Order: sequence, then C-alpha cells, then structure tokens
Amino acid sequence: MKLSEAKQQFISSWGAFGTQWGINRTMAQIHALLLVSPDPITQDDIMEQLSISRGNVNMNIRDLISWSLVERIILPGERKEYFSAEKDIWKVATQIIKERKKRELDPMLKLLGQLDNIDGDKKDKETKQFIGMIGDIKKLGNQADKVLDVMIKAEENWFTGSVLKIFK
Amino acid sequence: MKLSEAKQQFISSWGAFGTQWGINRTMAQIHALLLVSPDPITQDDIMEQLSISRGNVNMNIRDLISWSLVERIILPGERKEYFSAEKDIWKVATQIIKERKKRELDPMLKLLGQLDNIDGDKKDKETKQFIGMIGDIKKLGNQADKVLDVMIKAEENWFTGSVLKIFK
DNA sequence: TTTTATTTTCAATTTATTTTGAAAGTTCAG
DNA sequence: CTGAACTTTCAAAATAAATTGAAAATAAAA
Repeated sequence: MKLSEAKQQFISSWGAFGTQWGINRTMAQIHALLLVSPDPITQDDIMEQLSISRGNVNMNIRDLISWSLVERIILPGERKEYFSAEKDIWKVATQIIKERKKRELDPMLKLLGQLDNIDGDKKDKETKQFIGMIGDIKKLGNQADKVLDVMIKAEENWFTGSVLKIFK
Repeated sequence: MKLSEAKQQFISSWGAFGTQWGINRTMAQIHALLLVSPDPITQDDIMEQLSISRGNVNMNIRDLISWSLVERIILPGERKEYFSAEKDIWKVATQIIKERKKRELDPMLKLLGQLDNIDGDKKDKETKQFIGMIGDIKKLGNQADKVLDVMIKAEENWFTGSVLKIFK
C-alpha cells in the first residue's frame, strides 16, 4: 500500500471515528493529518490536503488548540503560522480524557448533586426509584472520576507502563 | 425540589449529555425516562411524557433494545407492549462499553492493522512518522481493549468492588 | 374471516450542524 | 504611515441528522 493512500484512509477513517464520539469530522481529520505530519504545516497545507475552506481550517484549528492537542508555531523569519500536533499518543489520550472530564463529567456530577433533594413522600415508588437511580449514577460518576484522575496523573505511559499492570 | 421538576431536568440533561457522546438526544432521553420509571411503560406513555411522535419513539426504542439497555415486555392479557430499562447502572455501563468496543474500537483496530504495510523508503521522514504513529495508536487501542475487557468481565460492581481498588 | 388495536416503516419535512467565502481585522516590513 | 501578507469572523448556504405522521404491516379478538 502506498503512503498517500494509507494516509488518506487513515484521515478519512479517523474523521468517521470522531463523529461517533461527538467530534466534528473535520476537526478529527485535521488532527489526524497533523498527527502523521512530522513537521509543522500551514493553514494552506491543510486546506489543500483536505480540500476545505480557510475559515473551516481556522475554526477547527482553534478548537484543537483549546483542547491542547495542537500548537501554533511561529518560525523566525516566516510570516505564516505553522501548526503541529502533540505526537505522544499517551499525552493525547490523557489530554482528551482531562478535557472531556472537565467539560462533561464534572458538570454532570454537579447536576446530579442538585437532584437528590426531592420533596414529598420518600416511600412513594416513583420517588424512591428516582432518588435511588440518581444516587447510583452519582456513585458511578464519582468512581469514573477517580479512575480517570489516576490515569491523568500517571507519569509513565499507562498503556505500556506499570499503573495498569493489573490488567495483565 | 419537586419530583416532576427534578425528573424533567434529569431527562433533559441526560439528553444533552448524550449528544456530546454521539448519542441521539431523544434516545438518551427515552433511556433516562425508563431509568427513573419503576414499572414498565408503553410507547404512548413515552410519546406523552417527552412530547415526541410515535415513529420517533419506535425507532429509538428499537435502538435501545439493540444496545440491550431496554427490553420489550408483554403483560399477559394486555394488547400493548411495555418497555423497561436495565436498572443496575453497573450493568448499563458495562453494556455500553461492550457495545461501543464492538462497534467502534474493534473496527478501528482492524483498520489500523491494514495500514502498517507501507511500500517505499522506510527511512523517509513522512513514512517513518506515519508507520510510527499508526503503531502507537494500535498499541493504545490494544491496551484500551484489554482494560475494557477486564471491566466487562468483572463480576462485581467495578465502581465499588475490588477490581479497581488499585485506584484507591 | 373480518374487524380492531397496535407496531413498523419511510418519504417528506423540520431542525441542527457544518462549511463556505468574502469582508473586516491584524501584523509587520519597508 | 502604507500596503501586502496573513488571520479571523460570521451571515448565508450547504449538508447532515432527527422527526413527523400517515400508510402499510402485523397480530390479536371477535
């Protein structure tokens, strides 16, 4: 298989994969392109390689930067900006976990915390089920929170390192 | 806070939460409604409580059933079908992990397996970066695969049980 | 069998999201 | 300062996804 072909397939599949996880297809594709680009590239490179507009590249790059997955690079003597992705895939995973946790899990736990103070008959079947379910989801969320924190804080690569030795 | 109010907020937030994870808002809302309903309910109940059409309920319920999160219940002597969600939140989480792994991680690993046989100069910078990155993602994916398998197979509730004692 | 209740399907519509591209904004060399 | 190079913004257009609702299919009752 030729490199150009494999690269194309990787980018396209990564985009499709992303959409299943609530990530904009183009953002995932730009990330994929940057992941396999050894050197920083420009907005124009991305526009050309993915056949997308300047505005689209600009917005999605900004998004990727807000996730700390991509950085803006100014080369001395060059007018154009270059972009480069974090290449350590463990750091990438960690960073995504960290951000999703902050943006989604934390607010969800906050919400659940507000929902357990229900007026009325605690012996009512509906009320009991509701309070019980909210409590269970909260427990699950808190445990996930702890697990993810350990993963985020692990110094070494948890996908080869010692933290997850328990998983054989 | 009144039950009806809390329930409404839970359903609505669960829907919003779902969309961030690539899950249809309505499907997540139906699931939320079923989670807090102690007894099985009908399509008409769902239509009424969420103000959505019959076709919509039908399709999303089918989807939830395909995820093994909801089951169809036929009450003897009743013409209508009833629906009930799995209430053990640990089983729910496990089931979702299992399904997403099967539907998404497995195909992704399959794809990556096809992309590492690149023709041409293995010393070329682009080629090296591509092969290295694909290999790294594959390693990460395989490790995630193992971790998730352990979670899926754990007998006890992993969010309170012994498997994750390592996470303090 | 025929009628009636209920579920399923799916083309058409609505709604939500993404993308474009040109204008406005910014930066910097001369 | 001025103008060229480059980046950002955002309203409008395009695309994608979800929803409706009525007709068709199915299943149970009469």
